[in-house]
Amino acid sequence: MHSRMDAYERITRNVSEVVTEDEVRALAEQPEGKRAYVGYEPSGVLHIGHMLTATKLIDLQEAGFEVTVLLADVHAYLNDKGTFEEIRETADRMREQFVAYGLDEERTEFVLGSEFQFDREYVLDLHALELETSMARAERAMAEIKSGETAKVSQAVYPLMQALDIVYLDVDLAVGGMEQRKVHMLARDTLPSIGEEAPTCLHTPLIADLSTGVGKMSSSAGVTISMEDSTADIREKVNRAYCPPTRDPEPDDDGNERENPVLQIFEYHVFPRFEAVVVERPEKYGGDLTYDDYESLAADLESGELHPADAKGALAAYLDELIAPGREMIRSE
RNA sequence: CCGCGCUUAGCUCAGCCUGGCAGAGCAGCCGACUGUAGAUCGGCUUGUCCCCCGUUCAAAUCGGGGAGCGCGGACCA
Repeated sequence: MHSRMDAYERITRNVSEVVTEDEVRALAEQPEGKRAYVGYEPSGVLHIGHMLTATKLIDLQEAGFEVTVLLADVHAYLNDKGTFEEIRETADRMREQFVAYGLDEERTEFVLGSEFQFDREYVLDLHALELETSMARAERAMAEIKSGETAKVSQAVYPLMQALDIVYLDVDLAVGGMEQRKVHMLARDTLPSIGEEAPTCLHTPLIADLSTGVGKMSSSAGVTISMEDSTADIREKVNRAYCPPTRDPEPDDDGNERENPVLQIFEYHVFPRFEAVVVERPEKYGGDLTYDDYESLAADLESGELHPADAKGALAAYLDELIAPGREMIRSE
């Protein structure tokens, strides 16, 4: 496959931020056996946001990393996502869906937060971090993550636990979407004050809202693409997506920056998982097209050689293929 | 513990003073135009007016009780 890709390149492709580059280069020297992790609040169905960081984990596994997926039941509880019972029920299903998506079961360790986050030592370290952190800082770190509009005390504890998780899971690299960056920066600032190392972090981009291209895609049902979508659902959602024939759309009338979500999904979801992309196209528009990499597809969309409608057809087909194993698992339950 | 404010469509809110068919903007949906979407036109939908009791021919609106959320104050032994 991509076996000739150099480790650093593999580790950092498609990320929007590396903290710090030197630290990641050091890890890339000897990637075999290095440990990386992502934490997820358990939710019943894997959606395209989860899949984006999962794709990065697959990259890391191919580079030789051991991967830990934290099913963050305690975090979900602290973030007001339900009772422990409800949250734990979904954690198991989520684990299966990650494997169905393509995480190597042999090289992936799934850990439930509650397995270690109540240990006496952990809790004492947590209190030490609380002592080092202002409410304002914790609140800022949670701005992009918290549910509800009023910050709860539990939500101030939340990012500090994320910092400690990095220590207790003994990972070399913390991975997350860009919405996690303030939490990770908080971890880098405060962990040294309790005698721990500042963690190295990798942040993936966020896919823009499918229908407008503005901001980040909501994960609520019907708005995102998830493993419970049927082939027809995916076709319809992709077809309704905002997709001007350019990779760099103009800001909207309110001045908000816009992305092209169709291209983003090709870049971050499809090309990392497929050798080549075939765009099926009726003869009257010129017949099928084949792309080996994202750049050539984006360039063709930009030039007009590839029409958005044809791009969408191909996107829906490849996304469907990525989702199909997880979907079948969900349906057979 | 005390005081103040808020609660009406998916969202932001108007309406309440002075009772009389529950509204606007946005979102959403449907068509037209584009070989996608968006933009632009044209059309359409949306309700436990937080809950209970009372007054009234008639209550989102008035009176009483309660809940949730927010804000402020007090206490500083």
